[in-house]
Amino acid sequence: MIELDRDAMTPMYVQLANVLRDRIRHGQIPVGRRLPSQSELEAETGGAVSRRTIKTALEVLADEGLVQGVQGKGVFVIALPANPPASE
Amino acid sequence: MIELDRDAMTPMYVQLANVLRDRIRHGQIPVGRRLPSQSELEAETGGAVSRRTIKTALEVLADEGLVQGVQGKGVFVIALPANPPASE
Amino acid sequence: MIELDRDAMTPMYVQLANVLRDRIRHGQIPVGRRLPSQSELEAETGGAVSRRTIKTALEVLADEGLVQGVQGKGVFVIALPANPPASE
Amino acid sequence: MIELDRDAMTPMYVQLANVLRDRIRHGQIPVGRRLPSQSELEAETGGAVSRRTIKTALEVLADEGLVQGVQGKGVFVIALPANPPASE
DNA sequence: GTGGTCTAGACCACA
DNA sequence: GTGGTCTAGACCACC
Repeated sequence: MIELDRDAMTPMYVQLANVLRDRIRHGQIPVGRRLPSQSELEAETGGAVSRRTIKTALEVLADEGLVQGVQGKGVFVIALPANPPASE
Repeated sequence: MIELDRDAMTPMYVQLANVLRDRIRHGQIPVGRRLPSQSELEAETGGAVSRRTIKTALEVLADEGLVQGVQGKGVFVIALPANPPASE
Repeated sequence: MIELDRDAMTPMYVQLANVLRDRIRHGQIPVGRRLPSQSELEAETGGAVSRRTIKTALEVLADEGLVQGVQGKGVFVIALPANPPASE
Repeated sequence: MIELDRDAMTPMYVQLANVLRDRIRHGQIPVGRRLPSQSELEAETGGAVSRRTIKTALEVLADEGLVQGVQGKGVFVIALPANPPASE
């Protein structure tokens, strides 16, 4: 289950991207593996976000070079995130 | 045994085509010889792919001019692959 | 139903070829149409002939240029027979 | 409406490819335009062929370099066919 | 909505 | 047995 806060300052798609990025960082979805499908993510969030929002979140991760979509197969992890923007 | 990864980014039929192309390249199946039959390939993959998908893989190799199907006989190697996509 | 006479002088495959040639001549199977499949012919003859014999009959018609097999589709009429060797 | 003959010698997917190639040749679908979608083609043929078979027909045209599929958009004409198999 | 991937069967001629 | 044809579905990302 993915918990998102509709009333938070952070946009839903950023929240979702953050959740997925963390999963990737912590190896819950290793490089080369598929992310949950858009439908699965929609279900995992309890329908809190639309498919359009999910797509936006995935675009964020794609822009970061972390994931890549493949027609008919799914969205795949292709790299680990850089160090978390932690205590710099 | 042929190991395919259903959850990989690469479509199953491309994975299978890659495996067979390598076998041809390395002379494990010389020019003029028959490939394993579609049923045998289905078994070799542990039933990971259907015959239709196997056919798609063979179509890839046929499009590359490497193999050719003969009615009631099998699929035969008719040429060696061009140089592997070099690691230059 | 196709009636063949096992005890006739004429070989079974010739008898069968004759039956089929007549059907073609009389337009029961027009040019461009498919003949009954080998299995269907086997059934039509009540199992009186083996598939090998059926194939031989079809080869006769193919040699006469009347029919042509197509992989995965069937055997097709491609021409009408010449005048029957009647009262020459 | 697209008329296909299930019982013809020519495979259904070849018949369909021929129809579409003619449409392209005669400018009914100009270069750069989209072909009817796979679902539309399924309907145009009166459901005579499955989507998989339609795809096979489109693969034929793609192999000839006439069309190209675009994800989520459709299949587009990218070139005119070479001279028709002349009646010389 | 679109095309791309994949399944699990069927029937066919041919060897 | 073999490969070639075809079906009637499914799920996926993408638009």
